[in-house]
Amino acid sequence: MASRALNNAPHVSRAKREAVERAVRQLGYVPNPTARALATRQTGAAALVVSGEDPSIFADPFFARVIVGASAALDEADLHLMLCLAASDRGRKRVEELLRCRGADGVMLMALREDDPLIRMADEAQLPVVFGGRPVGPAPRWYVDVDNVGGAREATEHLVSLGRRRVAVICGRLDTEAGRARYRGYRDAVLGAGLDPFPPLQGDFTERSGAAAMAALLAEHPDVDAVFAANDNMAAGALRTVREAGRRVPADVAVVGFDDLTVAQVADPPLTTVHQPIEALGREMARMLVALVNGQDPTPLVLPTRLTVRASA
Amino acid sequence: MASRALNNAPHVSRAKREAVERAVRQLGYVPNPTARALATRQTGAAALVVSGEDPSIFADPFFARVIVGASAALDEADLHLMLCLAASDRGRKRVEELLRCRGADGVMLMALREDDPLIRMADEAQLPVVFGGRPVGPAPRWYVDVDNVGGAREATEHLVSLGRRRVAVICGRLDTEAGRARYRGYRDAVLGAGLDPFPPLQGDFTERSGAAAMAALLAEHPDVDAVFAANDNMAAGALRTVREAGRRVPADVAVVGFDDLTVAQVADPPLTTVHQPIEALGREMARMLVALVNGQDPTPLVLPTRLTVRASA
DNA sequence: GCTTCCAGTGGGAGCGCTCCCAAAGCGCAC
DNA sequence: GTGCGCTTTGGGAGCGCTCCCACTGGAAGC
Repeated sequence: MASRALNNAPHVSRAKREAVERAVRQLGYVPNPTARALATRQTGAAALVVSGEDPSIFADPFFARVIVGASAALDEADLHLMLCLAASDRGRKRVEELLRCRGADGVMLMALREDDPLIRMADEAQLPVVFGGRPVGPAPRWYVDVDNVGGAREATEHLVSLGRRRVAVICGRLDTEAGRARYRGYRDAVLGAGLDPFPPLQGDFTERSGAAAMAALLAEHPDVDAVFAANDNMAAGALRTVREAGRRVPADVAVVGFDDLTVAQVADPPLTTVHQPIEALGREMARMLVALVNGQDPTPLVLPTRLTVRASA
Repeated sequence: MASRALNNAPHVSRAKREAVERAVRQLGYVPNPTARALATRQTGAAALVVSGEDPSIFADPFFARVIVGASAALDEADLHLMLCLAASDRGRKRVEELLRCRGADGVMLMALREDDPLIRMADEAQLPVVFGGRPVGPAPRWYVDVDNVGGAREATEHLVSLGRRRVAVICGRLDTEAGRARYRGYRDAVLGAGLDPFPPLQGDFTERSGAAAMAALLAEHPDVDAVFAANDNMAAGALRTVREAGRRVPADVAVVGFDDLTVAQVADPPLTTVHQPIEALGREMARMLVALVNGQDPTPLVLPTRLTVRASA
């Protein structure tokens, strides 16, 4: 019957297939995706959930680029992208509902906070879940992450190789795995060079917090000659503080960031930073999810980072 | 029957309602949204389509903030957000499909290029369509926009009020309505002050194009003492060029931008710019769409802009 | 000639809801 | 007691697909 012709199933004669095609054109027939979804028990959509307590973290261009990558990969698998901002209570409720009633064929989870209830819910949900960036705690079954430890180590080693001896760190939030991993990488490199690591001075990944942390650093350790900031925003803030304090970058204080967002290129001086493949992160998350939806069992993926040297260090 | 109890319909006795609720809890019953969608002919989702030939324009934090606003408003109406990046051919095909087969209850359209085929498709589609920002050409039936003309006028008048007499402009893409409207606003203000408007020197809304345009400007009109750039990215580029040319901002050249994104705050010097309510734009688009889905007939909306004075002018 | 096989076809059942309709129950006025 | 109008209840058609099953007829094998 018609259904077979439309889905190019076998056991359909050429004549019949053409007849159906003609009829489709004449009548302007379009299949109803909802009916198909009901019959096949597949919604044809994947959800990208961005957690975090503050909706404005989503304004970080990071997520937009993840989406670009994920969207392209989902397009290839003919899946729609549902975007869920789980910042508000309302938003979280709706994500919970989505997981319970299988409102999507699979879910990508990002920016989870520590002990995020979504982790448990995802665990109980009877549908594929891919994590973007490992959450704090035990590693989930399926995730895509970037090599935060390696990137931070490389960044710090670069500072050391420049002859710097008082290499400080401005950490990101330590209730995120990325924040912790980047501190570990820094620590590894400093210890490896026989230097003393600084204690984890914590920012919250914003420009402002980077500026504040840098001010504290300069006050407590006037002899600091290098800083690894756990992301570009904080590095930009640090740059500003150093400049305002009348010191030069990189002559007096060398600064390295992490992310390689636009801000790194337009900063003054342009920021040496750890490049991470953000679109690829989104793309690989989506591909992993598609594989799961298709019944395969992919393995977790850690994408490489790469130091990009510019003027700040 | 059960359906009535679950949807709090009338004509259900208290006893029955409680019995149903108990059964639901015991069995862990969750209604199937797909089946509901098929029966009600409502998908429970709204699509946000971002057109434009380059997927990377989506990386502009502008869209992320629109999404934050739209997502919040859709949450309130219990609609899911489907995000469609219509940059690739594949993406455009899928949006077309979405429109034709009513894969969503309504669609929000943004970043349309001139003569974008989506405009016609949206017209023919039998479902509510709200435009975010007017497209070039005749105004659509339903849209939300910001007051680009008024904002540009105010920005330019500010430069004039500072005593500047050679007020140049760096336009955005003139194949977008925002680009054109902002040039009109500039032109109105300059003419109103009895000065000569500069011809529309065109950039493409990127930092790099702003820098290049500023270089051309300085070469051709060394006496320029003020610039209105049609967005912050280009203004930041202009800032860089002015600095590199050894001139001071704002002493020698005053610069005003448009958008009030993060880049305006972290620029050196911080950018005087036209603030536009981006989250509100998203929110109002979503609300307008919800109204349409509910059978109401809302009127187009133009949101006000506001000049935010910082150090650059 | 007959059976055996299989590509091709038509007919429904079923997906899990909503919504309408008819029947039942019940109070009230006559 | 009967008739009327109301709330409450159960039953089932229908949403538009997919997928299975039973059937047909022609080619191949004996």
